[in-house]
Amino acid sequence: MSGDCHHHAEHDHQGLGEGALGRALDAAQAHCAAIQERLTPPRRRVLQLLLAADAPRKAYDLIAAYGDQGEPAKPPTVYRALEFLERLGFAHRIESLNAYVPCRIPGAHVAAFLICDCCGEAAEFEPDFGPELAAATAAGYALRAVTLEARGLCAGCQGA
Amino acid sequence: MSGDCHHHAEHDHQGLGEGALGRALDAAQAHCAAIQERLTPPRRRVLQLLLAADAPRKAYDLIAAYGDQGEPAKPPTVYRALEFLERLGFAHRIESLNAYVPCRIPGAHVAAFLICDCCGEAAEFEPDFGPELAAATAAGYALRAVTLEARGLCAGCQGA
DNA sequence: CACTTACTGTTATGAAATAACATAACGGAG
DNA sequence: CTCCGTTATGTTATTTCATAACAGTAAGTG
Repeated sequence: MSGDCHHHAEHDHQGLGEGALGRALDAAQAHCAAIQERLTPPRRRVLQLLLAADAPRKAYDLIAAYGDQGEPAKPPTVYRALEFLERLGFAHRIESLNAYVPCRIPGAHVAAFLICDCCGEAAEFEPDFGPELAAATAAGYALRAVTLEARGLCAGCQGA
Repeated sequence: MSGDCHHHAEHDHQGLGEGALGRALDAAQAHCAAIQERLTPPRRRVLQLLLAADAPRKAYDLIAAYGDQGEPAKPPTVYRALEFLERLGFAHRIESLNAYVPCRIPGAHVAAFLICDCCGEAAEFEPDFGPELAAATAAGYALRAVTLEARGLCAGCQGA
């Protein structure tokens, strides 16, 4: 699946630094409070780990990175937090990678990704589902969720 | 993930019967011969299992169903066959289900699915990726593969 | 406070996929 | 036809991904 060049998400650094990270977490906490949901410590911790990353993170990476002194979390702790974060739209699961990213387009109602097979970056974009919606409607389907993941090489990895 | 009604892919029976199945397998074999690929016994067997099914099949279902007298296959046998079938376009993996279907639109170059969360049917359709392609190009991406999976309720399951 | 509901901690297990290496079948070059 | 590289298979074991089940804790409500 992965490409042959050895970049690792350098040309994009989506991962938030100290300050921005704290502000993002606080904003998430405020948003939760506003809608009567709780951004509890494990949930906040997992969101923090996602926001700090430059690329999609595997569940077991999060599990390993969870503790402050290197002690891992138990799998359900992280999976439950991820489920919550997805439900609230703070995170997305990338099916073709078995990995998770924080939501980078808070307003969007559907998420889609451009995934670089070389450096691992996953750029979220808001898709135009006009044609697909039409196809679904024609087939009599009532849609609930859509997964769109496009794989290839990002601009930075094409020359390599 | 699955819905609450208890249909199980009845209103569609995509699974091929005896005759059609044999013809489809022979056609696949002929196609392979024409392009210098080999539809060997394990590959043919897995394709047969996929073609006979009414819904996406999990790899371990195929493993269990593989033998004639109920003896299972070893996992690599089936995974390797699936890899081959995907490579040649005879089968598709549905990421959001961890499951596989035979290709129902032989000509198409990309596959997309409408998946019913109730009855489990996965209807393949040929998507119009105009907008997404534009987005990818704008971002400088060179695309290699696209996954599109739309989930909801099929016409037959909506009243239920 | 008593009660309900949501969340967390923990143990264990289940499901999905692949690594690694040995053996066998095919297909061309000589 | 026979040697040999390539492709495919068989087999064992392991790794990776995800959830079931249940006990305990914290928060919100009457």
